[in-house]
This record gives sequence, structure tokens and C-alpha cells, in this order.
Amino acid sequence: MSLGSRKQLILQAIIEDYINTAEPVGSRTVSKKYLKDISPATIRNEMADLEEMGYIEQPHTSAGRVPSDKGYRLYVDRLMEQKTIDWHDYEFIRKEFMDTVGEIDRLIKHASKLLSAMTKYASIAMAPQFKRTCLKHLQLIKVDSHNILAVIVTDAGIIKNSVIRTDSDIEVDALEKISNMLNQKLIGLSIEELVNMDITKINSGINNNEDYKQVLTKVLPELLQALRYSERAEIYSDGAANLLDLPEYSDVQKAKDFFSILDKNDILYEILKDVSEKTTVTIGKENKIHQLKDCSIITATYSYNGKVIGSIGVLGPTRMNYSKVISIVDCLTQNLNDILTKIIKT
Amino acid sequence: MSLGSRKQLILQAIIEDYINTAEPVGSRTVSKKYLKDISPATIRNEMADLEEMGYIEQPHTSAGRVPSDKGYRLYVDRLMEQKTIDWHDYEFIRKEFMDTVGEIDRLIKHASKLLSAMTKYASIAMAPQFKRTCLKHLQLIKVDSHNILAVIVTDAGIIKNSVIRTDSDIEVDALEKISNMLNQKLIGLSIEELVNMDITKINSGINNNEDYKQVLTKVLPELLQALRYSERAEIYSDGAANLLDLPEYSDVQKAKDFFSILDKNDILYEILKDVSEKTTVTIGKENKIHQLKDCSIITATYSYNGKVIGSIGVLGPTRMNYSKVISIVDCLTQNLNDILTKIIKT
DNA sequence: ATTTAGCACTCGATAGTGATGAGTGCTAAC
DNA sequence: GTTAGCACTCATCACTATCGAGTGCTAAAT
Repeated sequence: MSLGSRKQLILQAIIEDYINTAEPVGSRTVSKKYLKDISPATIRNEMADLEEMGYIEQPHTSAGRVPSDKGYRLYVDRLMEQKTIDWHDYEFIRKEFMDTVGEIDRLIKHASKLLSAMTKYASIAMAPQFKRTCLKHLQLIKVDSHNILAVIVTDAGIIKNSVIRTDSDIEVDALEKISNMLNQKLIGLSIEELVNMDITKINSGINNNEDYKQVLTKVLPELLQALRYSERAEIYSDGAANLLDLPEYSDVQKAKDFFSILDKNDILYEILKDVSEKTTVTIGKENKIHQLKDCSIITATYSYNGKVIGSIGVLGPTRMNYSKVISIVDCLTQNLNDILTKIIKT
Repeated sequence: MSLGSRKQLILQAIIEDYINTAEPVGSRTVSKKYLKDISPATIRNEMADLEEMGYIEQPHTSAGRVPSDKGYRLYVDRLMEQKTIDWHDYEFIRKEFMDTVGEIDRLIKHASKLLSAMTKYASIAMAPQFKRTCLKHLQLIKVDSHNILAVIVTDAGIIKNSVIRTDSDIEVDALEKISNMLNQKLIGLSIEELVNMDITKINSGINNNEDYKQVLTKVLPELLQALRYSERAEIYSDGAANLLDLPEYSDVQKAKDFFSILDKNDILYEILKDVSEKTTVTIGKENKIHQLKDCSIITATYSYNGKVIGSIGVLGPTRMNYSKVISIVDCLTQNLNDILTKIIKT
């Protein structure tokens, strides 16, 4: 059976009405609110076909129809009008980001807050993934006799520090020279490469001075270890409470299941780690994480210097206002990219 | 009317049963489960007195009694047995912290996660309050021609960096000298003092060299501004989903109200900012934040070097297992203090 | 002077009932 | 191919009756 254009109109009407009301949509409603020149009876016939094709479902006899995952998918891919963000929202985002200053992690956190506030769904965000960036500058600073501070600047502007404890008192001069040597040798490498590097390889051929070598063998392993610990990016979520306003979560058990997921960083990490560069919609059971089979996720990435460094997403029920959320996510990541370029201007 | 010891026993029984069951407690239950040698009728008389005194309440006629805030307060202050943490929990905390390495913020986040997992309530935590610590080391690093990195180490081991943009290309040597000058002048000051400091005061009398002065007037304001932005400490919360298991939040509206609060960092900040050094219990309407009038909060602080640098807390219903939570919070902050001392060993 | 048994009373919770109405599928007429 | 008509389904809601946990009071027992 083919999907004639009238069937598409009816499907679109059902989906949009359901997105607004969360109530099963009947043939009468479609006829009265959306397609006034088609009678309910005709629509009923078409709906029976749409159900057979798997685009809509009936919760029970004598109820209206509800879109299936497959229906939403068709809607998102072909039916939905590509809304451009409305001016009000656009200005709001613009303004919010204009005032933002400070560290990049804080910026991402703020973006996540903004995203949940504007969409009224839950948002998640991953701070820049350190390991994908490249070393731009490394500096060892002597804090006191037993502590060395390593400061790492990467090409995405992410800055990390770690304190390295040493038994021996290393002289400031020596430290500076080691800093320089390491810089020469390591700059340009990605953090991922760096932490997996063979230490002896770094050591060899740098300098034959025994003093330095001794210090290096002490400092270097600690440094790499510290890097490893900060490898996994921070994950933020926000606006979970929004979902409690939705009828799909009036059942406390459902709500609980959802909230439990938001508390599990490893699951959120799974969602965000391998995100396609363009805005992506994942609907219901399409999701690999089975606990999210009643949710849809919209994800996008943000980049600096053409390099993807992190991602951000919106979680909501499959009955999500896809066009609105997509437009907001797009606008937000665009602004994020702009401001990142500005902040980390080199 | 005085609170005889039998009344106390009955009150204690009512509270402990209510903590376990969340159901109003009747005279029969008290007699059967707790005070077998007193008849229900006698207990009824005593309960009438306890109600008159305001320690318990009746949701409606023909229901059992429920503790009031005042009742819980008496229980916490005088009736409750001071439980020492059970060995299993103790070992668990000990072990969790043993394996923890990395940045201090991450440690606090982990502590919060642990706290909610063990208590089955929601937890909140404030990362070290930067502003209360004192400057120990300041270093300016030249990243490239337009960016200077300021690294700040404080006496509590907290490390912050901020990138300062400059129009003019400052030479490495000059930067180092400025670093040294600033160090001499500023070390020992608290960050709070520092950000409120008059810039001209710092400038004056350092060095008459015009070159440096020029640089200083550019760098210093930016530095102080950057410090101001990171002044407010990060706040984490965890385990909110736990509360959805409790019958008091089977009403979605109540749950929503609670979750909304957890999303508002300024409210959490209010809760955590002025916390007494010893573990504190705040019950129901005792709380300044009226949205939390049905909640109890248990807060405690963690310190480094005898100086309180942050706080941590548990949020739950007034029907909270006070003795258990207190013992866990105490044990956890103790371990936190220990490990902080170890990590930031100077 | 307490304590306790007995009893009438209150009131929320639960289950059963019937009416209502939104929505369907089918049939026959347009 | 489209639509009006109609019998049928089934969730929802309001109403009612019943049940039982728990109370307060009174009078008897200790």
C-alpha cells in the first residue's frame, strides 16, 4: 500500500495534535481541526490503513490513534516543516551568551540550563573532551618544595592542572629546562596519544644530562597519570523537573525510571560520546539504551576550530515538539561555536 | 503538663514506626510492637496529651498519629539513640575514598554521589569556596602573543586558571618579573580580600619601571575580574531519583516542587553557604526556605587545615532516618577531611 | 488514682454499579 | 471514491455501600 499525499496530511495532523494534547486523536478531531473538507468517515478509512502500515497505533478499541515510533520517524524525516527559530527565542539565546564569561565548562553548563529552560524538556551536555584535543603548551611550576604544578593548555583552549608530588626538591631552573624540553617534544600530540605513550620513548634522546633524566622519570609518570584521571569529560544535566509537568510522567514509576537514568553518568556518556556532527534525532526504540525506549533524544555537537570537542542534547518523550527543539538546538550550538571561537581566540 | 518518661517512650515509638512505615501510627500498634505491657487505652490517653503538647498530629479523626516538626526536633535532640555507623557502611566509605584520586571538585562530586547512594535520599554538596582561601602562589604564563594564563594556587590546594587576553605582546621576562612582584605583594591575602582590593594600591610602590606599570594596569584588572567570576563555588546534587521511591512523593506535584528546587543553584547555595561546623539537622518549617517546609536537611562541613572550605548535605522528608543519616554524614566528612589533608599535603 | 475494657462513632479506603460519551468499524446510500 | 448512519466497545466518572482502623468517652477494675 502506498502512502498517498492525503494519508500524509492525516498522519501529520494526528502527530501534531498528539504533540500538543497528549491525547489519542480521533477521526472527528482531525476532520474538524485540520482537514475540514474531508469527512470523519473517510479519515477513519485512511487511519485504518495508516495503522496497518504501522505509522499509528490504537491504545485500545474506541480510543483515537497515537503515533508510533515509525510514524514519528516519517514525520521528522519528511513531513515536519523545518521551522526556523522564532525571533524571540533567537534574541534570548543571543543575549544569554553575550553576557557569558568565564571558563568553558561553566559556559557549557550554562548552555545546558538554557536548553532545558527553552525547550521545557531535560537537557544533557558534555564538557569538552580533553582527550581529543592537542597539547599546545605545557608548563611545570614549582609551588613549594614538594609540589609541582603542571598546567596544560590545549588547542581547544581547555586548561587543566594537576599537582604532582615529589620527594626530592627540584630546582626552579631545572624545572624550567624540563618544561622546555617536554614542550619541544610533546606539543601537537593529542592527549589521547600522550597518555598512551611509552615513557621511555619520551625520555630517550631528549638530553643526556643525568640530573634531568632522574627528575623526568619521577615527574613524567605522575603527569601522565594525572592526565588519565581527567580524561573523561564532565557531564551535566538540567531541567529534569520539567518532565514532571508532562502527562507521560504523571505515573511516578515512569518518572523514577527516567530520573534514575539522568543520575547515571555512564549512560549519559554513552548517549553523548559518539554524536554525529549534524543535529540528530533518535526516536523511542531506535535508542540503544533500552530504558529510553519511550524517549526521544536530539543531539548536536559544538566545535572549536572545526574540530568537534563536545556535545549537547535534549531528552523528552517521543511526543516531543521536534521542530521547535531542533531549531533551538541548532541556534544554540551555532552561538556556542561562535562564542568559543571568540573566547579562545588565539 | 510535663513530659513524663512514659510519654517519651510512646513518642519515640510513634516516630520510629512512622519513619519505617510512613503510615499514621495507632495506639494498638504502639502497644503491640513497642510497649507490650501498656494497654492501647492508656496509650490513647497519653497520645491525646502528646497531641495537646504539639508533638504529634492527627491527619484526620479515626487515623493514627503522625509526628510534628516539634516532635521530630525533640526526638533528634533527646530521644534518638546516637547510632554509630555500622561496620559495613564504614568499610564501604573507607574503601570508596581510598580509590579516589584526582581533582578536589571531582572528589566532592563523588562524595555527594556516595552520600545519596548510602542514605537513599537526595544529597547536595558545595565544592570548596574559593573566596575563603588564601593566595599561596600566583603565576603568569605566556601562552602566545595575545594570551596570558594566570594560575592561582591557594592554601587549600584549590587551583584555578584564567586566560587573560592582551592587545600588546608582553615579553616572557617581563611577565616573570611581574609574577614575582605580584607574588611578593599578594601572597597570604584571601581571595575575597583580593577581589575587593583597590588596584592602584597594588600598583603603587611596587616598582617604578614604567614598562611594568603599563603591563600591570592591563593585566591586573583582568585578573581580578576573572577571579570574581569563579568566586561562587560549584554546587552538585545527586540521588534525587531516590525520593521518588518514598510515598510522600507519590504525588507528582510534590515531587515536581522538590525537583525544581534541586535545579535552582541559588537556593542550594543558600542552604550550604553558612553551615555550622558540626553536623546540623534542620526540620521542616525550621527551614528558611519555605519550599522545603516538608523536608529535613542534614548538613555538615569539610575542612582543610582546620579551615572550613565547603559543605555537604542530605535532603529528605521530615520522616527521615535521622540517626542513620547523621552517622553516615559524620563518617563521610571525617573521611573527606582525612583525604583532603593527604591530597593537599604541603 | 491509674489503668483498662467496652462501645459508639468517625471517616478514609475500596469495590461495585450504572451512566456517559468519545471513538471505532461496517454497511449502504450518494 | 466518499459519506451518513448505526451498532458496538470501552475508558472514565460519579455515586453508593461496605469495611475497618482508630478514636474518645465512660465505667469498671486494680
